[in-house]
Amino acid sequence: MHSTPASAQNTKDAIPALLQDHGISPTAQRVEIAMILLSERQHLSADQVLKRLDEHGAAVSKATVYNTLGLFVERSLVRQVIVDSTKAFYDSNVEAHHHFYNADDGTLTDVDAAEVPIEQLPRVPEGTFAEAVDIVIRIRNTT
Amino acid sequence: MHSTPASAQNTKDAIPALLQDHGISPTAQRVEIAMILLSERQHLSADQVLKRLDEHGAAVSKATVYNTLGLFVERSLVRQVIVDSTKAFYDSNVEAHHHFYNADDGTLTDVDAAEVPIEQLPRVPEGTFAEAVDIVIRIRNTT
DNA sequence: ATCTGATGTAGACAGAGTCTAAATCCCCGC
DNA sequence: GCGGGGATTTAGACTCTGTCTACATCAGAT
Repeated sequence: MHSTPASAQNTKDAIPALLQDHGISPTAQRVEIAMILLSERQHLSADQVLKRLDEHGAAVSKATVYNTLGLFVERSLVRQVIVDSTKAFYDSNVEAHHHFYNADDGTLTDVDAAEVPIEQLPRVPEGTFAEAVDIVIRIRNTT
Repeated sequence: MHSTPASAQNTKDAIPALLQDHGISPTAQRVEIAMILLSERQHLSADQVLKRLDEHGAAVSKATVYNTLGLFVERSLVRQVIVDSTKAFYDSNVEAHHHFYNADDGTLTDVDAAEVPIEQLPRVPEGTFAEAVDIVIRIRNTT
């Protein structure tokens, strides 16, 4: 079993071990990116990760950020969330959960899976299997 | 109440009336786009709509296609489906339903809402209301 | 010290969608 | 029928996200 990402100790030096746990060589750039993304439960776009790296004085190239985020998703270290048709978000919480998406301000908020009990799932088409079930509750401000 | 889109008669000359029903002036371009999209239950990207217009000899500019699709969504004539982080799909079926998204070939398939019974929805955050619940079951080919 | 595969980089590139400024259309009063 | 004006359409420039390519760099094995 893997260590749990987005836990309290991730900001420290547990990151390299966490990466190795997921079969990822902990290079300097990858550790930087993981530190930023996994420091807390959050939803960041590639662009935001890039910006924060710059702010932290740890400049990493755009290509590396995209490659690394893709690698993290592939190795289940973070989860990709699709709510906007123009860019992807990366979620530091990989446990089963869903999202509120505020269409007015673009904000993403987690919804515990237990809060959306689903009795059953439909049969998938022939020759396919279900990989994930994504539920997005689109909300708007009443004001 | 509005007329039901994507019904059998939409290919004919019921389109202008349908548009007006939704508060949309039925210009030539809008009718063309509606004809293509509402001729059957389908999921098309803006790009695909543009391509089909060209094929039908009814060239409409890119800006108009985007504006029109946006207008159709706003007036509930079609529904926007977000499953791909790089482009939006427009669904001629506006009734409550969900989707299978085949991550291998990018195909979208409808899932009747009754096939995914949800017991309850979580409380939305203060000052917001739920506008829609989108469920996407991500599938892959077993082969 | 050297070789080699993995990793990182800059910058060119591609595709989706938006914006702007100018044409065109259509309806209305006259 | 004619002129005005708001709505609509248009071409093309532009922005933004993400990918690709070709080269540089790094780290471990020998």
